[in-house]
Amino acid sequence: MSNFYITTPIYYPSGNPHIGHCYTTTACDSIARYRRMQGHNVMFLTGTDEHGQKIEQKAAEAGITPKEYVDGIVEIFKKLWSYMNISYDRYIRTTDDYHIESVQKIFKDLYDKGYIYKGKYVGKYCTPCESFWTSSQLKDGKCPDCGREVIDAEEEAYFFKMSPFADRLEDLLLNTDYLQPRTRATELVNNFIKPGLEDLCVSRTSFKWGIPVTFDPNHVVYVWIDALSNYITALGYDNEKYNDFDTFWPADVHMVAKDIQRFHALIWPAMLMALDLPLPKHLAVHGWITFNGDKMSKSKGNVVDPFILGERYGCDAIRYHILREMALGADSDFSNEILINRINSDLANGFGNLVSRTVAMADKYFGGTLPTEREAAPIDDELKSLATSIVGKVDAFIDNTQIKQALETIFTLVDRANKYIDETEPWKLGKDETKKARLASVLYNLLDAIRIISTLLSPFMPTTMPKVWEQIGASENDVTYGNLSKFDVLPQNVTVHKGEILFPRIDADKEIEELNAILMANAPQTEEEPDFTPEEQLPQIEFDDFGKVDLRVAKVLECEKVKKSKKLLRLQLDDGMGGRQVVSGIAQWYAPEDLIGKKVIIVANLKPAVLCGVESQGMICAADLPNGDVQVQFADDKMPCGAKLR
RNA sequence: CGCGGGAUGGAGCAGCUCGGUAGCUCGUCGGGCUCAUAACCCGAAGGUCGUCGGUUCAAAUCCGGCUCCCGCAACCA
Repeated sequence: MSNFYITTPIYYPSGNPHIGHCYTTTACDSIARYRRMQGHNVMFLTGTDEHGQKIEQKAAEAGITPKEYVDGIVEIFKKLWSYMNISYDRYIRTTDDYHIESVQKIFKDLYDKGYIYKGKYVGKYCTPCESFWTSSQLKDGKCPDCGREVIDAEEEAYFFKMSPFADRLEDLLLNTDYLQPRTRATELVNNFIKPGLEDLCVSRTSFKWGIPVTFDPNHVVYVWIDALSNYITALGYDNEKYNDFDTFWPADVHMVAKDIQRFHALIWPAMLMALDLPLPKHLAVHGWITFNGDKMSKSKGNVVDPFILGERYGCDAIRYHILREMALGADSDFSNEILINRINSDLANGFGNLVSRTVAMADKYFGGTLPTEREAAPIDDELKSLATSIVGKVDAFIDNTQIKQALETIFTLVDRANKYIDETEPWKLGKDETKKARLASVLYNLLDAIRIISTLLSPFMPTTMPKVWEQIGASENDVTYGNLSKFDVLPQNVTVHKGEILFPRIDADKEIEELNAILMANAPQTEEEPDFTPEEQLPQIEFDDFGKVDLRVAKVLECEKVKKSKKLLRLQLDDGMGGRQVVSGIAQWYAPEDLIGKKVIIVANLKPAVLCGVESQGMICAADLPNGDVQVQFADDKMPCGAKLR
């Protein structure tokens, strides 16, 4: 029996879990269950990453301690995992004592080895944002977050040396199968390794909610070393709580979404290299679940609530849908239509109906228990050979973390079995007393095929498959991995039990309407940000200071997107003073034709800057909306171009 | 010329490494069947495989130019 270690990322509990968290966790759960079924000794780890400034702030807003805050959210995560029938073996919280102890040792160890050194975060500090920026991060010398002035400042900080590992990292990404899929390997190498890896800031003094650095208590360990090392501390690395490190490390699969690929592809291996530990075997990267083509975000109100969906269709239907829809690497679109179509066509019409009609016939023609007389026919062989050969194909897909393909493969047997019913026409056999033996053979073959299908599906839909086994009269000993390559496993005189409908067919139109209504109703609640706190007022200024700002009315004459930029629009303005060109980062919110002909307020005497190679002579006044959107302040059309505001 | 991926019947995808009848799922239409969750089975329509050019007896598949999309990086004055 070999060991198998699989992990999800540890999630950041700054808000409630959503369908995206569900995907990674469900995918890992399915693989973990499949491996267990195969007989592996499995360790499946998930958890939460509970430190950091954002948690500290959220807790402060709620008037509770950070620990109290994360305790509450962690409870919701765990409730969801129990609801989704997630079989994790261990749940790590970065606030657990043993993890804290290990991280402190790891930090010290890296320091002693010379990979961590104390340095200065030289940089620019934006007081309102309480953030440090490197000069390369600044936008034209100002804070990239808020655009305000920054001051020279230095913060003491510890750094982790990345550069010693550049060559090994490049090799890992380009010449091994560490990254799955490999498509973004060159991208990572070109963007981060080739320009030279920057040392990583691994401590902070600007907030307190973190693991203290033992030998320098002003510092707390910043996210990287704290969060990433969970994969080994949870096994007992550098702590006494567990003792599984030698058994399970290196990990077989770390599964992550593409937004944190970078950290798992570069920083984590570098840390392990520095610690002189073996590297994980695979990093499986999947895309995002988009909603009707849009990235999910709370402000858009399109966050899919797994609890609501699970309640309506059952957690296995949700599990099946996200696993079946998502290909490794690519994004997959989620919409109510796609979900319902999938449930109806695959689960209700395909598999559920197959079970239902088979069991119903056994019940109708034989009172539930098959007689043992048999009469085989050549047509049976095709079904049997497909049924017994399918496990090999599924194994291969699971080895490569290709869950979607694995499910597709299993469903080829569902289709074949449905076709077999048409070919053998058991309802005709049932009317002919001399064909009972043949009928028994047909139904038995169907039941045994369903036995194979349901066993193969059980890692993916662990809640429903036991119900299937009950219906087809399969015992625990029948539905083993070893029996997947055999036929004639169920007892010849098997007894079926008609049961509830496994996956009820959904009335698509009606359901979509209701779901949309729920989504609407939830939107205001989900939008946790209506408690819009306006930005803090800036320090008072003198009238003279205000007088330095030259605000003018200007009319947009031309407008076009700046090539190769996502956010920038280039506007040609009539400012009443000969015209000028301004670049503005509003392309996400305004199409060029929305602006042409409109009058806007500009800051006319702002020092010109070059953005994406285009010169901008001023800026357009716009308001930041609570949901992160931006709205341009249009001026009354009657105002003449060039008019000065004061 | 920052880096990478992609463009295939109405939708979503496979095929492209190793050139040779363009395949799958859903949808549409027609037929069959009636055991079953108005489910199942069969058949049909529908594609000049983004565009232009090249190599070849032969290109979705190889080579080059172009257009458009999507990621990453950058960028929100």
